[in-house]
Amino acid sequence: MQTISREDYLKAILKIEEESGTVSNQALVEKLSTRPASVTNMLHTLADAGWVEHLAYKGVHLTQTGKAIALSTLRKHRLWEVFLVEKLNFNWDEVHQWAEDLEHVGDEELTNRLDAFLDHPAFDPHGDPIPTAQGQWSDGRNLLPASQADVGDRIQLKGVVNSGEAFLQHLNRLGIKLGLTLEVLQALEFDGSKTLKWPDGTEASLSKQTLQNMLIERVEIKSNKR
Amino acid sequence: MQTISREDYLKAILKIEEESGTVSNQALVEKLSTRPASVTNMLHTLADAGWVEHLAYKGVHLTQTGKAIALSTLRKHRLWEVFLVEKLNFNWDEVHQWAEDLEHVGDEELTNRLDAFLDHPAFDPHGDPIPTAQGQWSDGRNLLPASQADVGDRIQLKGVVNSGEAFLQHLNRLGIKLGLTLEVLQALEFDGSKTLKWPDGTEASLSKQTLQNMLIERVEIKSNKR
DNA sequence: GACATTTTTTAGTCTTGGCTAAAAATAGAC
DNA sequence: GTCTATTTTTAGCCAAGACTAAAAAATGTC
Repeated sequence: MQTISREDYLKAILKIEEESGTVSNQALVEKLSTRPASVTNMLHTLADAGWVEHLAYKGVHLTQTGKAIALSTLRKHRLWEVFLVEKLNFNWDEVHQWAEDLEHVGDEELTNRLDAFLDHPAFDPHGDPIPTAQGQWSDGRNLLPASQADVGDRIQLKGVVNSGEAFLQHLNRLGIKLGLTLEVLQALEFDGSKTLKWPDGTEASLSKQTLQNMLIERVEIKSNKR
Repeated sequence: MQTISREDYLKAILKIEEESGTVSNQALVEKLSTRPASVTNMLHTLADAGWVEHLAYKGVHLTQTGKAIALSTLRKHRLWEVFLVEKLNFNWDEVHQWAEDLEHVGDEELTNRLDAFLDHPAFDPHGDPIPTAQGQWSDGRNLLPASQADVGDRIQLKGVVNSGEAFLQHLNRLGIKLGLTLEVLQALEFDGSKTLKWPDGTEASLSKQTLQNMLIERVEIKSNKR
């Protein structure tokens, strides 16, 4: 049985809290692919540890301590992902599971040394911001989903909404990776798809679904648009 | 409760098998600081997995599979130790416990990439040989304990018998690390201690105990001795 | 070769996190 | 506001690896 650590629960609660404000057991069941009873159980454990406040039937939220632990774990996870991609040459779709294990190894000291060794990266291989040792993680950037880009824009991929293996591999097959700049040639109103042009001149059409999961920055906005 | 993994048991069995041929439960109890009942329990588990052959009251030994897993785990452990020392700048006395955790992360692929990243090191930070991906670990060297060095020898530290934290820190305080070359100035018959000379000219006397735990190579043998 | 000592095993529990099934509480529909 | 559907909790159990205490086997001594 693959067990889910207390820290994994904290990370999940943190993410759900950010996405949707309120954290239901159901949401945790889905995010962690587990069972309702397991969630209730773990929430008791976390509450006993003082890491969350839990009101039965009313949801859960992180305490200061809980949030600090969640951010620290996220920091470790993302730093290890950088290590795996930058140093061991894994692809961005291959690193999540190993990082899930690595994040439970080492203390703050080890993490800070890893951070220094990696030259204090600000973002992980999926473009997600890496919290600092002080638990700050303001993502200064203002990214938008590629689905909101206009015809004529030149856009650069800076992150993904969904960093599941399947989606990342889909991007791999399309030759899309972080930092790639694309030009929006055409937008189809009826299905939300867009035709994009690669730096090498090839063109392809991406579905609305795919575009919504790509977080981009506009690098150049077509001049005749405001 | 700090739990000992199946792989940790295999590593311990491997080491005891090499040191003393036959592996008693008692030896495992000591090596792993656990209880007799826990050992018996685990040996059943390992036997069921086909990793050891266990005859009640008669001792245990590794199967082919068990030995391969033990060597693979040892390889991971030692490679991670190299990483922690070479890349994250930890001291040799600080890395064992983290490596104990890291060795359980990743598969053969990850290990091989780590190996390549580290430039295929042959020895870990304590001078212990690192098994290859094929499970070979012939230590070509013929090291001897410093207690056997003669007056006039110039000796180079290549390994340690005991890589416990306390002993390594003792060596740290003496300014002794792997690769250091020392000259044997004097040997006291009655307590086995020796006076050694550092490259910087300072001298100090080491106890028999300490010398026995230092594995050295003679780099120059005093000419007037055979 | 009998007796005492040491080693190993058995029996029975604990802990953490997981599960299913059923009960209880909440929320949604009319 | 009652009734149904959904969500959450409770109750009871599983599995791994650990532990203690007691029984059984092996070893060593004379």
